[in-house]
Amino acid sequence: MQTPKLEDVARHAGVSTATVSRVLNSPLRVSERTRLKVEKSVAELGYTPNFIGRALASNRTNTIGAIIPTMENSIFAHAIQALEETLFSQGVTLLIATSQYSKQREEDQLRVLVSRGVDGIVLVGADRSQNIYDLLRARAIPYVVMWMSSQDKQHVTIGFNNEVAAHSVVHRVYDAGHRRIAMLAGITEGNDRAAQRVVGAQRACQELGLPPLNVVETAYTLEAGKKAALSLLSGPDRPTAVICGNDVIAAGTIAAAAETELNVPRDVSVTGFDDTDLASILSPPLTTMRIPHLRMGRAAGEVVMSWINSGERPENIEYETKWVERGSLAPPVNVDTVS
Amino acid sequence: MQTPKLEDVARHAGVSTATVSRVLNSPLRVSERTRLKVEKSVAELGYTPNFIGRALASNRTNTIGAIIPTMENSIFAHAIQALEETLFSQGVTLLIATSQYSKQREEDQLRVLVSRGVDGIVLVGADRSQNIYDLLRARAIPYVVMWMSSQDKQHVTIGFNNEVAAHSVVHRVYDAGHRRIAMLAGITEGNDRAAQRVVGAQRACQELGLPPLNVVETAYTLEAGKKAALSLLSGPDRPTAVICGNDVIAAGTIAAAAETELNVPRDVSVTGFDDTDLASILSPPLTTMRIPHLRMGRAAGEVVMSWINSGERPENIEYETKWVERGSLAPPVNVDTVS
DNA sequence: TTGTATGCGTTATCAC
DNA sequence: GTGATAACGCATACAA
Repeated sequence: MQTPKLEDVARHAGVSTATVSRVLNSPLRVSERTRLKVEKSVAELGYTPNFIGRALASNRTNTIGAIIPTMENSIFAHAIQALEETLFSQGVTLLIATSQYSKQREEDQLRVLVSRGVDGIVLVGADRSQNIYDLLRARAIPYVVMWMSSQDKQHVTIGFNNEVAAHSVVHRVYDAGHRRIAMLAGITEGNDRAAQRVVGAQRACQELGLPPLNVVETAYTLEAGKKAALSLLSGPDRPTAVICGNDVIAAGTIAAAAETELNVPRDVSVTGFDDTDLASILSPPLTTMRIPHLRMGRAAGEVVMSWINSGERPENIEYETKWVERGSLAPPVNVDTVS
Repeated sequence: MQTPKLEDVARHAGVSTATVSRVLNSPLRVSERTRLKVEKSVAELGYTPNFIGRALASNRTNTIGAIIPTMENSIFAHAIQALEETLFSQGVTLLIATSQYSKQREEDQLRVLVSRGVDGIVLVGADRSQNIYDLLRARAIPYVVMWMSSQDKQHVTIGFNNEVAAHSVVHRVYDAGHRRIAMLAGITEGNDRAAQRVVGAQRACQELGLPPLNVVETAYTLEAGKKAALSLLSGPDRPTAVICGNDVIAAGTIAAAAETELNVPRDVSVTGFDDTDLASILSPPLTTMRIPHLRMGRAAGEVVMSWINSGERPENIEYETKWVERGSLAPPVNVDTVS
């Protein structure tokens, strides 16, 4: 017998398959005596329940699906790790998929997850095709949205206010004395977090009486960030401070500055967003906005599981972000353009 | 009808469920006319095959499982991403699990993967309980081992020679003029890659007539690496060069040097291992040994799939590593201890 | 080429 | 408290 099945255990223990199943799933509904008998057989045969059979019969997979943009950004890798830990401790498996920041790819991945019968889903951001939400609703699959917050109850969100956070960054930079500020944002198409950060930053500029921010969008990669920063720093009217959409772009900007022989923060200040491991390692260490990535990962797991288990739609959770000063932001040397 | 099933499609198209199944799985064995008819019904009903039912009937899950130590090290995150891409293009789903460098945890995770019926498995390194290999063999599950190479045919390995690579690092450092060298290795318990690197480094020292390397083991994290480096750099007989087990430890070492007011590479040289994104961003940029992480990820996917599809055990693959000079390694200022 | 019927491993609804 | 037995959704051997 290659792989013992329920039937083998039942025969070995001299009971029915139903009883074995009960011992495994609701041991309370079986007599002490038979329970021990069955457990002994299970051990002796080295029986392991077959996930597929169980899933088909119970319509439950003990699996949660998650779709993140990419694992190449450590902020997501860490959040996913926290999510996985949380689920693992509840005996639930996490199925991870990546969208590569592509709406189409995300939709494909979601269909895969759904067809695999995941019990719940964790997503990042809310900017996606209505099809997806229709599908989720039709199948009654609980899902939560990380990385953003919202007032309305359209989705269960677990995250922080990107707009407020970016707004705050501009104020910090302004308070440091900067007036000629540029922003290296992530690609906003299909990325509401990036878009909200731009909105928040622009709003702050307006409030502060600054001219509209020069916003350059770039992919969330080191190389792309560096390239964008190079053109920004070598162009006319060089900004005294560059606000970056995340730490990776900020790292690219610092690299670009080094290449252009500009000193950070003396010649140009740089701020990040996320507070990844990178931030403290960069030279100079990065002043950045810390986001609660581990808390989001853990909470997403707890919330989606409680939804599944209780059937009650959970409340939204909003976390604060935290400004972390390190050294890449300093007053500009020549405050020559106070408008 | 919440979720259409095969039967619904069959009824809608006026054929049997067997025919619908054939259209989906072997369209060549069905007439053009009925095929089109069925495909139309599939589209109209928005039918998606139920993975669970399919898996139970076919004993195939189109799923590959992978267990990596952690996703928090970008080298694994990137490799896994490459693996996932490769599998995705073949319509195969990747189930990712992490062991946190724990043998027990890895064994647990493996049982989960097996019970979920994965068609194949991708592992990192070969140092694990024999139980695991027995289980895999008993179930006849193809598996490949990444991140190492081997002459024998005990496992299908896809990787590089850790010992040779570390051996080479020592030679490079020696050639730069260093004689007082220390090594900050990863924890070797349960990690054969880390252990092999130590062996290779020690062998090189012996060959070169150097005293046995002062090897300090540390967890593969920034903080742990920094802490270990601090004690190493502040102790007596400070080494002129520190060889690190990976780039993360090297980053910690550079941070420790900065804290100790030691200049890298003038006061102390530092080398890494992996060549992650980190390497080029550090200050100074890290001289390190590049490993073929993306190629390993891609190859692992291709090899395990070809094994599954063809039934033929594939050959081992060995890649070269590449020495990347950046700036953290330089001749020592005072060659005062040539033994 | 197509249909019928059976089985995949488990859970769950009944009776007993 | 326990045992038959019918699902669960699909693939496939066998018949036609």
